[in-house]
Amino acid sequence: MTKKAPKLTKIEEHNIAMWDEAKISRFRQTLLSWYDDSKRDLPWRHTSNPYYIWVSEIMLQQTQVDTVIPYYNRFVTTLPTVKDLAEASEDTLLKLWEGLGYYSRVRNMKVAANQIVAEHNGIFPDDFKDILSLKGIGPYTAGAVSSIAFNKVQPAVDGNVMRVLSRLFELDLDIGKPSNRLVFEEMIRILIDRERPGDFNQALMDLGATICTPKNYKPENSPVKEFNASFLNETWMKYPIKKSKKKVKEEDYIVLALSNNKGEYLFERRGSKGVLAGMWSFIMISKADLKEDEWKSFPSQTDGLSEPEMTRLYKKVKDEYGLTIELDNEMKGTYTHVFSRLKWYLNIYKGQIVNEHTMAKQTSYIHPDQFSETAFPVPTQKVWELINTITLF
DNA sequence: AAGTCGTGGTG
DNA sequence: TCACCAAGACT
Repeated sequence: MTKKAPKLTKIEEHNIAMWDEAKISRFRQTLLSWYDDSKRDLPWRHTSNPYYIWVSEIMLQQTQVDTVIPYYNRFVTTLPTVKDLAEASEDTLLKLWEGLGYYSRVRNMKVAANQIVAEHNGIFPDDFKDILSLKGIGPYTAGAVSSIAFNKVQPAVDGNVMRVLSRLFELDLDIGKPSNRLVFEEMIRILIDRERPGDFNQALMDLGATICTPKNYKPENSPVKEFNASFLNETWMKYPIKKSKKKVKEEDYIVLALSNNKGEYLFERRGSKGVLAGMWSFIMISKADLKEDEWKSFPSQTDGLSEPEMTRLYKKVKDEYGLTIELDNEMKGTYTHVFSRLKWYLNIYKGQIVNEHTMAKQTSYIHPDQFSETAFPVPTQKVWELINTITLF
């Protein structure tokens, strides 16, 4: 008989010193009583409706609590049920999401709402695998909704939890590496409170957000400092381990705020891929495309346009948009928009549409009176604000 | 697996 | 100013 080698758990693989049952029990009690005393009063903590919990969790992805609160309140008031969400138009949804960023989140929510209507009779599913199969719901959100709304014993490992565990156990694991998330999940499956899994998960996140913070971390203030190996061993400055990110790419654009004789402005719907996919923007022309080949790789950022560049600009607008335009001589101003890994230097011009031929791109004229009915990403809003700024000389 | 996707806040 | 961060998921 050949004996199969016992399969190592990830905790064993990484030589993590997991606590014994008595210590785990004390940790749960200490953490939960701190949570009962000190938890933050948040709108989504006043409900056990899984739909509301779901909305909050999607909004909270990579987004701060203070930013989410007003969006959350408006969203659930406007769309109180899954069915309302499923029946809402994309325009309605994007308007509710306007300025929150990561717009695919709300598009995915609509897909998921349709799944719930089609496959679960409009009732939010309580089975973990069913929840995980919903569009836009990954391992974290499935665990969060399962544990918080349905009291299921499931881990919800986010950035907070990885940071907290890294410090508690002196984990030499890169928390930026996706495959390492499974190690943290395995640890939480052991540590999580069997009676109050949702509160346990939220307690770890509250701890990470308010005390076990990335910066200005003071481990002596932690309610679980006696469990904290990195505090006891004075190695807490090392944790968590995280490799630095890459530099941002920079791009220069000419932005054209073009109006017609009705006072309407021309907008273009961005392509279905890439940054701000499907969102409405003023016409943007890459400045690199206006330069002589040899200068293309040198960003000029906020310089004005030279004569030959201006000539190429007019030709490009005519060729690609079928528009004859007349620009104001002066650049109205500049605006720099910073994304996660991208930086836009926008040179903003105002102009009139003299003649319109064929429109190849997906464009729309919108009157300023109607702006409140359309969802504009922040760069579009900033450009509009800037061209309406009165400049003093 | 590594890139990509927004925005606002902070030291 | 700039780098990093915030309740991640998708490709």
